[in-house]
Amino acid sequence: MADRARAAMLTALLDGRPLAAGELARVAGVSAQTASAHLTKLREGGLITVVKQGRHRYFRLQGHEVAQVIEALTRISPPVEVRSLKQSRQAAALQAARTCYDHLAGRAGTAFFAALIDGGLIEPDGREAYEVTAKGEERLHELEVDLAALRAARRRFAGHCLDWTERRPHLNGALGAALTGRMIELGWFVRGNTRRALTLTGEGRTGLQDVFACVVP
Amino acid sequence: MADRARAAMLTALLDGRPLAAGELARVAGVSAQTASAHLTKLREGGLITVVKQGRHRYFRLQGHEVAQVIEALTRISPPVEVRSLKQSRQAAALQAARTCYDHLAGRAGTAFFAALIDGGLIEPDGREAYEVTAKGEERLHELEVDLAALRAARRRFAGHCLDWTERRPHLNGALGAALTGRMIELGWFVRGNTRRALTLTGEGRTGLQDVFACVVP
DNA sequence: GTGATGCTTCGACGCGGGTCGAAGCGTCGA
DNA sequence: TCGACGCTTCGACCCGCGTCGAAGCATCAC
Repeated sequence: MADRARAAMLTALLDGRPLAAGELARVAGVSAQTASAHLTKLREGGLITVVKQGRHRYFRLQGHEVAQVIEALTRISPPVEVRSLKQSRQAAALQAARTCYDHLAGRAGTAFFAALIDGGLIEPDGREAYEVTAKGEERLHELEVDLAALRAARRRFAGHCLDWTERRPHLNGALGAALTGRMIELGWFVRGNTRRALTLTGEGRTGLQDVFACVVP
Repeated sequence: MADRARAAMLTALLDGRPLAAGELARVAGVSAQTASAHLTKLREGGLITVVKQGRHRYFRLQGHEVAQVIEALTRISPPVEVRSLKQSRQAAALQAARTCYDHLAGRAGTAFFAALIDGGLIEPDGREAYEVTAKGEERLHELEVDLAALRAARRRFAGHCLDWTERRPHLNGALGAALTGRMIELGWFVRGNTRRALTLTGEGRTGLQDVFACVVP
């Protein structure tokens, strides 16, 4: 993971969406051959998996544990110096709302998580995980989130991970991913042109306020 | 962190105790000159700090965030293949009880944490941290743990980190470190000859049972 | 003072690995 | 069937960096 190109690839994969080899070569700024070599190494190291689809090969992170390592590394890495106005805007957008692997993060993510706790919709079970309360069941049913299916999934139901910009936790796990997906479906968030970036829409702001009593700063 | 020698050094520092440059050279299996070069790099990278003491230079991890990265990396690293009976015994000992940076981990660590939660001595505040309950205040006072001093410390009071052998959380932060230190003082645990290893004593077993209703498997 | 110890700096060596050009292989569309 | 496209494999280059010997600089013991 210590190589510049590989680090760029892993960061690009951090939002959970699978990317093709060519795309990864582009974000890493290396040739296709070089990228192929790097991807082989990452795959042998168990950091990424690959699925063939036609003449494309799509790569994604092996699991949330890998994502956690990358987030943890980001936390202790020296901040990227901002060079241009565009970079500055991008950084600000990412700080406001973004995906972390496949769930909501940034200011919106931590605010949403705090609202879920404060509103008594989920509660910690003392074992690093969270459970949905009766009140939460009801509220999420309104949002057409299928909790039974999420619980049946092999994946961890709900946990949190520390947000590297906000230094506060946000929701992850199957529940975090499902809620994030649903909110995007509802048009509460739209994906930005920058990778991982999300933008909170007007409907999203009122929706979060009405349904979750969540005010995003 | 990707270099073998540096990784060995960082792992050796994971129990929080500062080590001298020569000691680190020994655990990494390199010469003093090479170790010096590595330590310079780690220092420039902000991963470790150094304090001079006479003709010795003691190194320690920069903070708990660095320790978290190392633990996270350990979690996704391929398990070290066991070669000898000695290694196997060491691994078993570490799995039973060890220090993680400066607090209790392993089976004993996760059992202790669960007992604190189940006994209502601490409770999560929903923000990734924990507070001591009134009942907990009382119990810890009996153990002569100075909570006021811990709260005054600049360090985070109490949190958890995921145990990489047990896959369950254990207590960290100022409270985790203080409790661990106190239990060692009381002779509940003794430091093993292997780095980071702790051994649960007979008094420790009864003490944990009596004071915390904690049964270590 | 003198010598020993702990650590760093300097210099030189050599290997590992990241890099890309060229070629090969499978897939898709016409 | 043919060419375009996406990706991998092979081969060669070469820079970077981990390594240690030798020397230098502190500190400690006597």
